Amino acid sequence: MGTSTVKDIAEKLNLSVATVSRAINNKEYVKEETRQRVLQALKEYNYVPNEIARSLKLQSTKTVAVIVPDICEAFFGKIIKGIERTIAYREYSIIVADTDEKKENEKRYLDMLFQKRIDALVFATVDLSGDYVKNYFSSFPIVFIDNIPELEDVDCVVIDNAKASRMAVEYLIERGHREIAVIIGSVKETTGYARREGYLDTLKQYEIPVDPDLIQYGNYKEDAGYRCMETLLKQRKEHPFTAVYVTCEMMTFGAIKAIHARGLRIPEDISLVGFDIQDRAKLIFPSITTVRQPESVIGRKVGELLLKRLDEKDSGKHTSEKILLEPYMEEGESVKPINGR
Amino acid sequence: MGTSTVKDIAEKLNLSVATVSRAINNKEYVKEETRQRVLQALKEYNYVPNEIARSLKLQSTKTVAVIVPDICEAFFGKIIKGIERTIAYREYSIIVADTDEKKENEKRYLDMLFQKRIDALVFATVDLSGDYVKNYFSSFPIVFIDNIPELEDVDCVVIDNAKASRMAVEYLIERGHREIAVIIGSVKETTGYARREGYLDTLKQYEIPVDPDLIQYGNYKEDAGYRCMETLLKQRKEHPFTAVYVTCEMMTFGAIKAIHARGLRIPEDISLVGFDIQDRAKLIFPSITTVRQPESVIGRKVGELLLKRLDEKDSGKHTSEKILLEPYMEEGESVKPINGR
DNA sequence: CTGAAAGCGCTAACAA
DNA sequence: TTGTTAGCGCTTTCAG
Repeated sequence: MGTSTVKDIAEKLNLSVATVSRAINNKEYVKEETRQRVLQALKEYNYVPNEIARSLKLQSTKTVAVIVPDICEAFFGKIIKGIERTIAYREYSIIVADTDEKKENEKRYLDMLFQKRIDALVFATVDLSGDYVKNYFSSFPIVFIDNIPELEDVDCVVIDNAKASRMAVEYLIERGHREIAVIIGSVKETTGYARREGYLDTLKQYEIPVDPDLIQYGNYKEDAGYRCMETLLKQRKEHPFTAVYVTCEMMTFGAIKAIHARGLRIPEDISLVGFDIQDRAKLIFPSITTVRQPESVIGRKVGELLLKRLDEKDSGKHTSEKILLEPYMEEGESVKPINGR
Repeated sequence: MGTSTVKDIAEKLNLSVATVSRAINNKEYVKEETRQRVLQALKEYNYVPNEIARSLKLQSTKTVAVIVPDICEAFFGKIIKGIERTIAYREYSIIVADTDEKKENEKRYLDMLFQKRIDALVFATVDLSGDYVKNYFSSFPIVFIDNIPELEDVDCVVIDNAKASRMAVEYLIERGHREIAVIIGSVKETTGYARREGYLDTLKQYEIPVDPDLIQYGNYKEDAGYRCMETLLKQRKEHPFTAVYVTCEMMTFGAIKAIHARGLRIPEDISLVGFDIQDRAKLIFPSITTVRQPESVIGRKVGELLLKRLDEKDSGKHTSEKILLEPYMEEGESVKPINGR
């Protein structure tokens, strides 16, 4: 399927390229008859616009990039789908980059994408300093998801992480739990910090004293979840707890394994609330009660914000937007109610 | 971070754009001293090449597209990562498109990507006729994965699906099973057809008679797996079986649910071998014995083939390559050995 | 070794 | 309403 150019068409029709271009782009000032002749010829000579040439001229590539730490996580997959669905009608397409959770790769991609002159970026960064990305703030609009770097005035779409913790902890408290352990990611990341705040606030609200030893910190990986849980289990005599709330997916898995490794059962011996657990097949046993994020909504909101920024393009400054979405609980069988005490 | 152009640099240095361009691209015929001055200036004036302009001139965008039915399936995610890793050093980047398993979307993307003048395509199609995609055969190299359309001379990287079935069935036979049911996707797709052949061949080899009623066909979705399993279970009196082999991921999940719904247990009542089951967290109980595909190897092979085709670019015709990779078994606890009969 | 100039395919003043 | 022309930023003959 070779293709022809505007010039080819113009020659065949004895028109100028300008007229053909106008006809193609449905611009004004083209006689209806001429337009029809052009449209006809486009088909006949198998014309497909060269988006590259157009990009060069218009200084816009109609391309949005999405950088994520791991494309295999369904969480990001769903968000990407949501974005795609939202911006597709405007003819934007998406370049996906997978950083493997590495800062070096973030840099590499940022440079590469700028060279490709993307129109906008959606960024789930692992570099909370934002040191490198801020070089690009003036180059194209950027919307952050998942983690927000410690920078002023950034656009982002995230869930209310404090609220997520509040929901999880209240869920447990309502079922009679008062000694609640928690496993948290780095408080240097927003996802870690806010989730801890929510936990602490809720305990305070219910006048439950905080035992610092019941708060364990990991690095979001499964191993860390395992180790944190082990620590909790070892010190359980001195620092008893009836339930544990794990604030991210992989650490939840690790924690569960650690519990099983000790020969303990969920929820009989320990109740557990997880985070971001997606059990498509409902095959995990026992099924996990978990905090969930509305991925498709996140995707849609990101898409909408993107389009807004794209339209504002150099039409002056704007204030940054922080869009907070609601997390929700998905109930499984991993929490056992405690009757009184 | 505004950027400057070749022209800007040339002016600052009182050179011609040609010389600057040569220096940038490490071409010959540039005095070493001049080159150094240019390189210096690039930094100073924050020059970043405009890949769009270069693409237009060079008629190559350094971009490879990957079209998959569902980006959320880890299977595709891993392949994409593998491709990415393999072609990144050559400065290619990847555009990912998610068709939601819909032919219309395949068309839409194919058109869009051609407009963007991608250099090559990796395609996991759901349209086995290949009717539409073949229009693009002359436009850019295409490597098929997962499913192969019924067309002559296509490049593809897939596992040996017949062998996959052979491994699964032999695994069962070696453990004493002789009455083995099977749930298969559409035989109009290569993944369905070849997997059935492997099943049939293996039975023949072991001189086990084939009971056609033990072969059920679905459409790759979870529902279908459920229904197929129900059918098998209903007719179990007349068509007994001790094990079932399900030939794709989602249908495996469906089948398991159907078994549980009947109050039967795996593997006590029925042994099961699945396909493509990825249980990252090892939380599925019982763990499933499954056929697996080496996703990263697939990705790497695809990447290598891609580079090869890209290098051949209009250096004449080539023959198509069909790269067959080895599947492997991942052992779980879903198969119970039967002792004699 | 360097520069002038053409041109990749397209859009958009400006002129006619 | 249509055509002429410049130019987006770059690479690459071809002359010097």
